[in-house]
Amino acid sequence: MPRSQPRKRTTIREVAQATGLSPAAVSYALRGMQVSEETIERVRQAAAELGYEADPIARALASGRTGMIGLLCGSLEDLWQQSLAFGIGRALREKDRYALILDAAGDPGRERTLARQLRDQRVDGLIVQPVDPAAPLWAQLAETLPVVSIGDALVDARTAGEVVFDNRRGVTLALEYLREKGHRRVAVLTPTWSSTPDRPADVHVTAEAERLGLDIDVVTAPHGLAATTKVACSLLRGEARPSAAFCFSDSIAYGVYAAAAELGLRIPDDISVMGYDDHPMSGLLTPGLTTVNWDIDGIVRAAVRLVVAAADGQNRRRRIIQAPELHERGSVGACRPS
Amino acid sequence: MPRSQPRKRTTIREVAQATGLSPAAVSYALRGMQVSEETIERVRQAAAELGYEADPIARALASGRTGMIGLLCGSLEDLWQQSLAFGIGRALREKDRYALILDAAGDPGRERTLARQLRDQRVDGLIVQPVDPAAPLWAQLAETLPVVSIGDALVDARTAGEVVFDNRRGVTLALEYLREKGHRRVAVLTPTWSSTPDRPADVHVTAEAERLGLDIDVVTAPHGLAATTKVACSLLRGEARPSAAFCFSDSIAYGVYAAAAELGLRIPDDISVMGYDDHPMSGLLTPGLTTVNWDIDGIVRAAVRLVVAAADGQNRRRRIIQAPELHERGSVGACRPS
DNA sequence: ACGGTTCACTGATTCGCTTCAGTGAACCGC
DNA sequence: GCGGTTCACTGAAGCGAATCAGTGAACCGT
Repeated sequence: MPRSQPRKRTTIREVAQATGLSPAAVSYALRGMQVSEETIERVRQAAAELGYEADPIARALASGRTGMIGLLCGSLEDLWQQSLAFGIGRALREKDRYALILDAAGDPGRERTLARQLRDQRVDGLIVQPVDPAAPLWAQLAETLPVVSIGDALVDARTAGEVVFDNRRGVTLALEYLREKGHRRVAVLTPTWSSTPDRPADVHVTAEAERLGLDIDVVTAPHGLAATTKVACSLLRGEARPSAAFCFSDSIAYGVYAAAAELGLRIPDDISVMGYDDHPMSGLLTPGLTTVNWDIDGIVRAAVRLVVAAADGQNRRRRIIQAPELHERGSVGACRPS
Repeated sequence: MPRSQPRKRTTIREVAQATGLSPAAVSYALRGMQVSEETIERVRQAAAELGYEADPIARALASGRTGMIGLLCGSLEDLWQQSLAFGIGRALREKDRYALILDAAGDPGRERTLARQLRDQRVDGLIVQPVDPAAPLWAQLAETLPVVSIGDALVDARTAGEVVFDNRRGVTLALEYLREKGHRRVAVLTPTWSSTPDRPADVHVTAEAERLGLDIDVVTAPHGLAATTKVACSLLRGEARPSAAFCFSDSIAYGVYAAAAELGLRIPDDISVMGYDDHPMSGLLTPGLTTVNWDIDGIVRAAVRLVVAAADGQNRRRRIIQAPELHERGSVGACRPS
């Protein structure tokens, strides 16, 4: 393989030559350290004239820093997580940092690989929405890299911050509401990738269902609207159709809407649907999706603030708990005796 | 600033020492070049034992290659583009490559900056959905880097491939359909960022409208559902409400749906809505959004195939034209005399 | 048995920047 | 006017790989 391109970028050496300084001085000057104001100005000018821009790769190799923040998503197949990722990207941009977005696609193994990869890319910080919060890797990573988790807290890791979803509360909110509306038999649709052993949210469902005397039936829903729709169809077509479906993400609920439409079932008359997340589109459906709302803007801001602060060397190490709210719209009706 | 972390990664030198070879030999062996099978195996083993993994940054500096593909999106605020970006990310992953996703947010200036940044990051290829296809930068970039454009073709650039949307056809399809349904006065909602001088799609709208004898009223819609809704509201509340709204992306159409709901207007009875893109959610709305459909999977596959092939050194240089189809659902009705 | 290949591998250099350990001059108080 | 600081800057040594130009040995046909 030939040396890829005859790179003709101007280097720091040329700027040094043009200004009659040493490369080291130029390096310092461009970062505004240890040199006189006058020299800084002179170097800036020369750099601009020569069209010099520091090579990020060389810089990363020498300094171990890149200015980038890694974002490791649980599963970008989920629309809400897409929004989250996009929001974080934008928030970082406003802080003059860039996000390196990777998608674990719900696979704990891939998550580990990608996390290491991000570390090797010398990201200055890592925001992760962990698929497997209990992986020992996190503790190890957090030793040398500011890590901020979103969703679940990382087990035994000295993170730089945590934006924790109070899933217990969210589940309680949802199930109590269904219970109030008279539902007893409810299907719980949970994403495939939550197959991680004792995922906290799932545990809460079981516990709460028991407490409330609900008869639940857990179904895992695969990725993608089409696939979810298929699963939802077979669920709704089954002989013992539940009166309500509690979907562990709005994306999944959309699949239930599609299935209902396909089967000619009316929401909420024939089947009540409850979401989880509150994606912007949920309010546009007919009927609007009743769902558990998380303050996505707040989450984005908190995570970005924590990771950037840590990357800049401050250590706050804060745990921010997100409290959910029930966003009642029209997709859950009173349970009618069939 | 202290040297960030006491990096304790194992280097190629240690592997060399462990095997009694030179670092160069190890480097070759790990890439399966110029060395005996036996040595390769020996090196692999030693590397595994020492937990050695090549440092991507050092590798990038030395070789000018990273294995990453840059993805420069026009505006990730748009849901369809989010889907596109996600799809490309996944497709690349399946080819053992990673996407470095950046968002121009509709700003031509930012687009240029980010494109350069991507080049400096040594991406092996670049997929861009250009905000400003006529920027001279593209030609320059394409000289040394495989560039694939999605949407509009880059002007005067020797790209590695182009996935061009036949927007002329798409616009014709949409406007002819509206015309057939009897609409004469239609509002055209176009994203703010299409303010690039003579954006092709906009030109087509004007031309087609004239040809069809439509009385159009072009309104620019800002980013985000909330903002779009506001604009749509004032449009629909205006005294001379058009009978139909042609939205230049499904995301914008969602804003019109929200506005209609807010104002108590029925779709399509009081206002017909036409989208452009066909986002997965469009079929779930009530009524379903009639829209212009692009084969998003096909686009993703084509773009990825082209850029990966080019990054691997083949040169295909193909222009793939995407033909749209009208996806008729229920959001456009016959125009009733008011 | 001899020049010519091929093969497997090595040493040195390079990529472009950061950073450490100085170095000399100016400046300080006394 | 003499030690001690501070200031502005320099030279050289990395960072961790890839790559180029060899180098000796084995192998080749004749």
